[in-house]
Amino acid sequence: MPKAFSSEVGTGSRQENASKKGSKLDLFRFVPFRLNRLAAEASAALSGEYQERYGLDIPEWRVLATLGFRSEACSAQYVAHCTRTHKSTISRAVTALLRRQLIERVENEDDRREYRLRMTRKGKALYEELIPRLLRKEQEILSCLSAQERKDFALMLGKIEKSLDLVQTSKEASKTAGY
Amino acid sequence: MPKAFSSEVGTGSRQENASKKGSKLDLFRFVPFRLNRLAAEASAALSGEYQERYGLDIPEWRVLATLGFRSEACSAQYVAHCTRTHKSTISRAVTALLRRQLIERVENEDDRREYRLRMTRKGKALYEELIPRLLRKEQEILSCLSAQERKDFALMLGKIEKSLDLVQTSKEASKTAGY
DNA sequence: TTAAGATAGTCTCACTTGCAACTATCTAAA
DNA sequence: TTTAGATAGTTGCAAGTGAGACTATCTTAA
Repeated sequence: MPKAFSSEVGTGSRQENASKKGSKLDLFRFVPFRLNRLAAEASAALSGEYQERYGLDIPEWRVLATLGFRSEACSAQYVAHCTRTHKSTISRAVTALLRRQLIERVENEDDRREYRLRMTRKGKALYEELIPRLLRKEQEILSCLSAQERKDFALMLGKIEKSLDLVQTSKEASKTAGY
Repeated sequence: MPKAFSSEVGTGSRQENASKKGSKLDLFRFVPFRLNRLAAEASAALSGEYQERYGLDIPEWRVLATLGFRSEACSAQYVAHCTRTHKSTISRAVTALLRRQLIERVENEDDRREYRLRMTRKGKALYEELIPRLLRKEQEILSCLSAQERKDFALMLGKIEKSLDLVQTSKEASKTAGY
């Protein structure tokens, strides 16, 4: 048995850790770090569903999620905007999904640079099968919170998203830079 | 001016989007997706400080944060555990920090497989300069929440972390698998 | 002692992804 | 028109990272 790591880190309050030279930073209380870890862990928890079970990676799953939620077909660019994923990543995901015949694309008569994407019957079937599993997983992850807490949590996420300028607005197209 | 993307996505309630065939999933209401986006956005907001200003990447910053918070020197393995970062990633970060003379390492007499890492004077100076900037950024990000909300938010993050088995405990060493 | 298994740290390989260049197309202004 | 600039989508390239092999060392039990 190896010696256990002490649980010292993360137990002191930030105030206690102020020294003459300056304040210290406890990673375990630092929200950006916690968000990173949490996101990674949540992704890992979900990947069992879409990755192992259906052979989808995250970008592919995001494309399906966007197409599945919308009623009409939409462009790759739109998917990239919605999911905040780089267009080259979306392009590769689209190629993979086309190859597996989970989605199809039709030329846009109005603008021949872009294609309209939509799920095939096969893609829809996979989507219908996958969604409930993912929603269940999400509920599992949130099962530690009461109904009220979940509501509050979602509300606060929304506020932070807004403050980070993440909210989807109709003005979205004007701030494309950096996606 | 390009036509703006509609803001349709993310505005409907999940109930409204249930069809005969099954429920849909709104990415904008799906917590794992939101956490991913939020984490990416928060990281980007911080990277201006440690990346552009001090030439540190995330793993390097995590090593410094761990060493800076602890009073005694500690091993690379310990840093990997604390930060939930793969040991090979930490190894590379340590190499880079050694080269820049921001940290130094001394042999551990008790166990010559591992090294004790600690910040140099130069590393401490950088740390002392960087920390307040990062804490300020964190506060900026959270500025949209009231004091009570921040407290609640931290509490809920803690609950979810716990439910995802992320909490740092003295038993930590026994569940190394998967890092 | 000796041997088997565990652990710390490094390194190679493969994979993912962002960046930026590129083609084709559209838009707007001269 | 014509031309300059913007945009959709694809692709090559480079950087970052996890998996796992590998070396050196430690531990434990025969």
